[in-house]
Amino acid sequence: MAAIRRHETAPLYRQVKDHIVGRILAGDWHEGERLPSENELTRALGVSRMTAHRALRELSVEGWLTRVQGDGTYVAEVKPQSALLEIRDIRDEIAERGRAHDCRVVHLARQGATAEVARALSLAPGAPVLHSLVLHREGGTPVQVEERHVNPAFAPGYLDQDFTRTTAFEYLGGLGPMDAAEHVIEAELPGPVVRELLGLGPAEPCLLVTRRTWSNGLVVSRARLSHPGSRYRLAGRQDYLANAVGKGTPQ
Amino acid sequence: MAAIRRHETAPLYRQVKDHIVGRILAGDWHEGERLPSENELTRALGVSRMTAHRALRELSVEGWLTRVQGDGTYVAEVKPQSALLEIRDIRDEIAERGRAHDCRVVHLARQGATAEVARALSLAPGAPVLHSLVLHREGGTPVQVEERHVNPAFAPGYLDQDFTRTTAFEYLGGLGPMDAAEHVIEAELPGPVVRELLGLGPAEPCLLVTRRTWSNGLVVSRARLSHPGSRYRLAGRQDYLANAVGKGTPQ
DNA sequence: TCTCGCCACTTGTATAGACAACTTCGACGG
DNA sequence: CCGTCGAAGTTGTCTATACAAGTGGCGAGA
Repeated sequence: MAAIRRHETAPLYRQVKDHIVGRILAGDWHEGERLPSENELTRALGVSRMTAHRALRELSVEGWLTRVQGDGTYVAEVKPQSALLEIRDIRDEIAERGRAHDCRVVHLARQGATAEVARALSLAPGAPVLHSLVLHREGGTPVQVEERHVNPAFAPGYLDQDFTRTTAFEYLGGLGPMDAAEHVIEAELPGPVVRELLGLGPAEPCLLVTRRTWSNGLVVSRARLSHPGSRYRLAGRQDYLANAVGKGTPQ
Repeated sequence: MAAIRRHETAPLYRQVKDHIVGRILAGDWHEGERLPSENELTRALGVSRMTAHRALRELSVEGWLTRVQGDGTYVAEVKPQSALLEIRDIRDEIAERGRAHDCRVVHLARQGATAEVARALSLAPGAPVLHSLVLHREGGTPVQVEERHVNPAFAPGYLDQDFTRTTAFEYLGGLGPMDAAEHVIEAELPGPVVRELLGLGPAEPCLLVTRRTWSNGLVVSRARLSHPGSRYRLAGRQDYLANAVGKGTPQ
């Protein structure tokens, strides 16, 4: 086993974690198999035991490993997981309903991150971010305002795209695999810009889905998707195998 | 600040964590307030800096604290939120946030199914259904109106329960395993009853989650869960791949 | 053969010390 | 007045060391 490359910018314990996960994914270590002990890893990777220990402990918390005091460290059994929210291209959804999709790019520019955007993207306040505001219509009626702040480190060419032809979803997805997503759903009364774009009345509520996506540990973008609340719904159905999902019994 | 009692069986870093959470819950430290630095905690609690650091780091991952390198440690803002499409007992969610839960049964009766309810439960229009309307509060402020139509074929004793002691979730879950759930999420302006129960203004939107659950092919119940949209959020994060876990900061 | 105790090895925790990275703020000089 | 620099303080990481706690196996003795 080669020593961990120390010139990386990432902290050492993170490199150790990536190394171990990499070997599991590569098939070097199989489910249930015993890993080298902390002392062996320490020698093999050229790090201190505390560093190896932190990496192993976090991987254990994250479900990759199972550790037994006095015994050893094992590759955890994969747990059955069910999809919660499926991420889909709005154009595909509309096409599936047999309607015509078109969209209008309202705004597209490089901006300095506000404090809130910076926090969402894990960037420094004022750091440059790429901003887009697009209105999607289905059969002529507005169904979604898509506001997006994109991390330029991930998609430097974002502003050069023609989003009337390629959706941002499609473009970003083509740049690299997304490995995590976070969804927050809120109801709100939209601001004047969104209200005007969606053609809403002054007291008509709006369904706001805020989605952040990660690729390789980097926050790729934060999308704020506003839908007219009374005309749009998010729906999903999950089928449970026995008690596979969650600890609690469904409501 | 008294020194941590070292004779406890629990590990020291855990005692430090408990101590800090305890002080937050006790109101010694408020949301957004700055905590003593690691060095101060080290001196005050009589532990090493690494131990204090581990406690603070884990509390940060768990969402209790926000840490800014070079600046300090702050008590995180808690916004009531429930897991997205994960079915959980609202009482557990509130308890996890360290808040007090109480509820009020507004209505509880047998009714004839309206056309819409009958369709939702796959019953004949006019067939008897069991109806409940419960207001849930978190630390005294209303967070959810739970309206439920229950299939009497599944839970004939539903009306005899004391829902201030046992949640409907708990009771129905104990009757049999749920094997499917459907969620529909909408934003809406609530009707007068819900508005009054939640204490909302006339133009304040509402997050409406409609959930149907099945057991053994039978529709068990339809729940309509109304949350104040501006004060409540549904959130969830999925990890799709290996390296995803880590850098992303939970809100 | 069975049991007990010991030993080697593993993971878990705690500490002290060091340096890196970052923020804030005030002093200084233009 | 403004910008720059640096000092002080904060969190983040890494190391070396030590001991505690738990597991498994081996051997001595009943």
